[in-house]
Amino acid sequence: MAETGELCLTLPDGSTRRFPGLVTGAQVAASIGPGLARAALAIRVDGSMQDLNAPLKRDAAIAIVTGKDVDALELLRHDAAHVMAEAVQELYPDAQVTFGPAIENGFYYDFHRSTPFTPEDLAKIETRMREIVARDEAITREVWERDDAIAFFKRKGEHFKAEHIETLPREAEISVYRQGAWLDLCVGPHLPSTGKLGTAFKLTKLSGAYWRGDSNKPPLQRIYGTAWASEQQLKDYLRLLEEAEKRDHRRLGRELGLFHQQEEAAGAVFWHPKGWTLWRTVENYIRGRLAVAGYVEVRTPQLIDRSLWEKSGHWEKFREHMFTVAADGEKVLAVKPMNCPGHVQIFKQGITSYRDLPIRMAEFGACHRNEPSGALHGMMRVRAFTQDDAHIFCTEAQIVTETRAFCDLLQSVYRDFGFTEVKVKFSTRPAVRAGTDEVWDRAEAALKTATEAAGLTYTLNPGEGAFYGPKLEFVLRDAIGRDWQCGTLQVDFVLPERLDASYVAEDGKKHRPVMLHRAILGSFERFLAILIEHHAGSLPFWLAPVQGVVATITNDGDDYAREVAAAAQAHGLRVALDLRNEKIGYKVREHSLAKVPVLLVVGKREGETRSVALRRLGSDRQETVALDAALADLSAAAAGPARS
RNA sequence: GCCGCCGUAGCUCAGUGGUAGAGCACGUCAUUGGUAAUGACGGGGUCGGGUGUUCAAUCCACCCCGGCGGCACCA
Repeated sequence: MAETGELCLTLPDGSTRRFPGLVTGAQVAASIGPGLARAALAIRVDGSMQDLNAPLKRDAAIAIVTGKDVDALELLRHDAAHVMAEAVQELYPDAQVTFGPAIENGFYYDFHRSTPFTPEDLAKIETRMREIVARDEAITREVWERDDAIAFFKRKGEHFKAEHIETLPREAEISVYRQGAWLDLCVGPHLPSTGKLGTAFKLTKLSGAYWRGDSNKPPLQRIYGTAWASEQQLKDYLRLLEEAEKRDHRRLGRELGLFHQQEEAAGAVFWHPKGWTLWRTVENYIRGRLAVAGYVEVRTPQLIDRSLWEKSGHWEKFREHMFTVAADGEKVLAVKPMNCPGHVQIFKQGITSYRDLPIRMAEFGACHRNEPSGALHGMMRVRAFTQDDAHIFCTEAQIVTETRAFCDLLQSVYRDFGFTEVKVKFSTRPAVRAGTDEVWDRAEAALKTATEAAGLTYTLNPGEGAFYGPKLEFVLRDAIGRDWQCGTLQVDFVLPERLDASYVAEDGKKHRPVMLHRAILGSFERFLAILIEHHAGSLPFWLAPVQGVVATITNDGDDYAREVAAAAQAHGLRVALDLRNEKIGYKVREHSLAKVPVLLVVGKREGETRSVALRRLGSDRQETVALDAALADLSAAAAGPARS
């Protein structure tokens, strides 16, 4: 600010405006136009959001934030959390406030209260929220003395808030936002008044949480809501939720006869013939890709003695997730939760030369992990699963080329399954870990170099690495915009050391190989679930368990239909025959609902001309084609995605 | 594991302190119909499991199992 007290603000279009002395964002908006003043929710000052009624103190680049601004949503949602907390405390004075942030698509607020909230309470709270919005209470910010604030919240019985202030750094500014008779400790920023929240919000669910996210601390009750800038956005979001429900793999798995789960085998999957066909198609596809990429495939035992898990470090770090079996009196066998120690045993047989490296050892390894009961979720989170696992034994110098090759393979595989958006996360050393800091330094540096060499952009995920090494995680985005973590690549200097794996180098001496743990799909169960949801059950032709159904119009066509089906099967197509005494409309409906990609309808006309009437899923067009041409066409499509 | 909700026919769901019902699915029969439901008839349930309260429990209470939504966890 100039000595004169004049303030110079730069607007988004590059123009500048001068104000004599202090102004607020609201005044700036008003000076630009009354429409903007009404729409204004906050002001961005040199990039950071501020309250509209906070005074501007220095020259800056500013932008008035309105409902059209994507960042406004965060503000809106945070306000929704406050309005909800106000509503809750008006209705239930015994509820203590804790935290209530904006989150993706909405907000939540955690309360401490001995009586649980019920779904009926949600409706009441939402109604009260709408009243608070209608009251249009001005939202004002106050700065308090730390000790006064602590005393105030203690006096009010808000012990969580008081505790929170006590844990803030001494120099932190204690700001309080007041709206009507209600107030909350908060850093802000906030909307100028509760009326600006609008009406496009909805309370969605009730759940448990813990104070400070720690399961040893007091349990809290969390109320979730969603909030948007317009009714249309809210409607679109609710429609998306409906769409997600329709795509739910548990529902589609049942409707399409792919698999089922039952309580006697919680966390495991019973694969039905159609589902298992899908599995085998995916497995064989991966097997083919790995063979071309220079992998060898192995198979290691399900049950391995405790002593090996002790050596590998799993017994110490992973014990609680392992299923064990007592055997031969003293012995304890563990059902493998991972394949890596087994692969090291294969690597260790005989003597390996540096000339043999890299060795890329793959296994469709069936693993069991005793996941906490609350974590289980359809096929997304199970206790029995199969990984498309492989371990690359290589030298430190080979990490970069191997990582690059893997990243290329992975992206090509995802494309083949119809996923085009892939994000990468780089996870570094966790608090609980094996190996020295020096080893971790080297592992993280090597992975970083390799990732950059592969041309990947990534986000950092500090402290989230595996206990034996840093990792890359590959996150793919599905057809309705949800992210799923599938692939991984982990650099491991620790396990070869622990399990004493070595190779003979050029210098004739023994050296430790590096292990790269890697998976593309992650677990078959989870990946197939994602695939089913991504395609909403309508799997691409090459993956569909039943690719076509030959359906007759009348029984006169039975012989020819059998001939067509046999010919299709001879072409390697997965084709079923529907000779039932039903009307063609009924058959079309049924197979369409079963999401069969192609119906081959045969009646009198087709029999006479050796043709089939093709009807493809999602279209009511019919196309009569010569049988030979149809089969040639379909078997080409069945070969799967083309790659150069 | 924690919090809340839920568990009735294969599926989706209704229902009541006096041992249960619909639609779809399934079976039988009739029908041989050219692209999203032909009709009639019929079979089917230890109301998740256990204990208790009660003359009587699918219904009420408690415990257990499982599921759903989150939390924590995802090595």
